[in-house]
Amino acid sequence: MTIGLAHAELIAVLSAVTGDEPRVMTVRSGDALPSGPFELGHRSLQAGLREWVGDQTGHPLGYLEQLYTFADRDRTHEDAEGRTISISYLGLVREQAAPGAGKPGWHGWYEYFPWEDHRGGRPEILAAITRRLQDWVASETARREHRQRRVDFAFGLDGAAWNEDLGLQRYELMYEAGLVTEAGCPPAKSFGRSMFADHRRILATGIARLRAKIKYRPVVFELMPESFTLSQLQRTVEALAGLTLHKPNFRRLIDQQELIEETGEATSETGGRPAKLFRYRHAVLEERALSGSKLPLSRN
Amino acid sequence: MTIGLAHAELIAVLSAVTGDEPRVMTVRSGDALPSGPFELGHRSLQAGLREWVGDQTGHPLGYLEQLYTFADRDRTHEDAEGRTISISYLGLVREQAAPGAGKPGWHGWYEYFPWEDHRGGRPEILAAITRRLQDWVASETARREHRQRRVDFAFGLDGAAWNEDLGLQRYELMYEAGLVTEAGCPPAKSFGRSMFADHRRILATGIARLRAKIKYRPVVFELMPESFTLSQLQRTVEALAGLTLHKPNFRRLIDQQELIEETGEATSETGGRPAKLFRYRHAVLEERALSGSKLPLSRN
DNA sequence: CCTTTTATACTCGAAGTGAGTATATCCGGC
DNA sequence: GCCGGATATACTCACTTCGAGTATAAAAGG
Repeated sequence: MTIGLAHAELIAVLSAVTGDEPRVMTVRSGDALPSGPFELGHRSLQAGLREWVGDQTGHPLGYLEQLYTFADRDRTHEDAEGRTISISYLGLVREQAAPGAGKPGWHGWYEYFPWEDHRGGRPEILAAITRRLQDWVASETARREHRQRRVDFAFGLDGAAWNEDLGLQRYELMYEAGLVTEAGCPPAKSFGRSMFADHRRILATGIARLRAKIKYRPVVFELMPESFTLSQLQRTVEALAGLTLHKPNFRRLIDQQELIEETGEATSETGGRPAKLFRYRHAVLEERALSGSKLPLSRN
Repeated sequence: MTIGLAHAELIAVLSAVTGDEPRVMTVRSGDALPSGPFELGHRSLQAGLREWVGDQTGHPLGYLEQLYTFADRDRTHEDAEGRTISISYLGLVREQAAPGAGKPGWHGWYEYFPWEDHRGGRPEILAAITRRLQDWVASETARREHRQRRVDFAFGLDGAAWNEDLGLQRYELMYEAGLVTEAGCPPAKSFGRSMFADHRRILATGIARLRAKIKYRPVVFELMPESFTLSQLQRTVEALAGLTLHKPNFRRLIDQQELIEETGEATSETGGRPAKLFRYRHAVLEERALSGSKLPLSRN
């Protein structure tokens, strides 16, 4: 049994939320995600990336999770024999340690995906996108219905509701339909800021994963400072999901999960009535997972 | 920027359900998962694996999804410079095309994880396992409480309910506690059949992923024959989850999802009243994902 | 024909969820 | 000092979902 030889590379989607805006760490003025070789000295992939991020950015990395491994033919390294295998990771950085809005290297998610931010209602750009997608659907003869269903489902058309988790499917549809420059579309007719190679697709993968994850695991707290108000927490979740949430219900949800506790202090920096400060209950909850069982169990 | 050189290998967790028993495709008489080199000629990882599985097993592969990429130091290939990167995949094979219970290569999941099958109630082996885990908890002084919480949570002790999704956590705890031969435990004091290198851990990853997935995506149907009865469907889900389900509620769940339709025929092979046969509604549902939104949305 | 076995259908109460409304406490201006 | 704006916090209600139990239907076999 022979083993294929390949180049191994790590790519990181590092996110933080500052000023109610979700941001991603980039290089080349926002054109690429940070990446580097997988050094042989590392104990594991995870450890390798953690070390490397620490060196490169100076930010301590909280949560870290593997995203996906890509090895498509078009990823072949130019001057080398063999191909490149890219292993991508999602990492979360605390707001405290993260740089401010203006700092270099960090760019807002929605610069690359303006159609994903629904906090101010359905973005206007979606009208133009769905019009172009309809043309693309109409241009197909054989499997037109299938295309139509995919578009309707992903973009919340024809009765379907907008689902914030489907960011990757939306990007992939737009790629297929030739609406992004990465797919060869001229910049004037494309949507959102593009990135080097398939980095924008990897970013979409990271965003989709994080949006799905905040619903069943308490990862938001990896993005929060030590103490925070409930409104701050809600606005952070809203920034990530690209949606506005119902305030009373959000608070009910948070407190029935018993994920946080009052610090005893309050802040009046918010304008109106002072808000109580809370902290995440690290100790108790390291192993917590919402049961979320959708199977009809029987207890015998 | 240099790129690290590495050996690339694909490892597959191929599962089927035959005779109400979940099975995995193995090599070396059940001691290892099938694996092979990542050939340079393939278009992508996915395509590479699909082709390779077809050649090796003769079974057409339905569903295929990437599981995880491993590259720990202990995975280094003996005779080679550099290390091995193992990219693992989860694949589902239809019962029809799958071999019967006796055929070589296929082994039951619960041979490797006897504590994971709760269809006949809590397995007796769990008593011995938790006893040994309690010793392990007690042997720690500093972070004992943390260990205790991890064990209680993963194994459904001290008020916590058994959660079938936590199979990987359970295996990892048992590994840490030295209860499996892969961790150096003598066979007489270990639990479950072991596998080569970290293959059993990869199998646990696949099982956990599949158990979680059946709750929010209709992947079970990838394991069913063209037409099936509701009881058959339920027993397949039960086999995967390692749990018994409440029949009336299972049927209600299935039919409110509108995932299946009657074929018009019935079968009386089941003993009692003849059961209606159903088929999966492929066409309509290729893009379906249960919304499962746990965020308190507001609709403005 | 009656019992056993499996399939299918209906009901009920508890819990969860979406949505709206009411009260509390600060700030700043008059 | 009082009042309106702004934000925080608390409560209520209807509707849906979900776990659990019960009842009826249709076959096979003695």
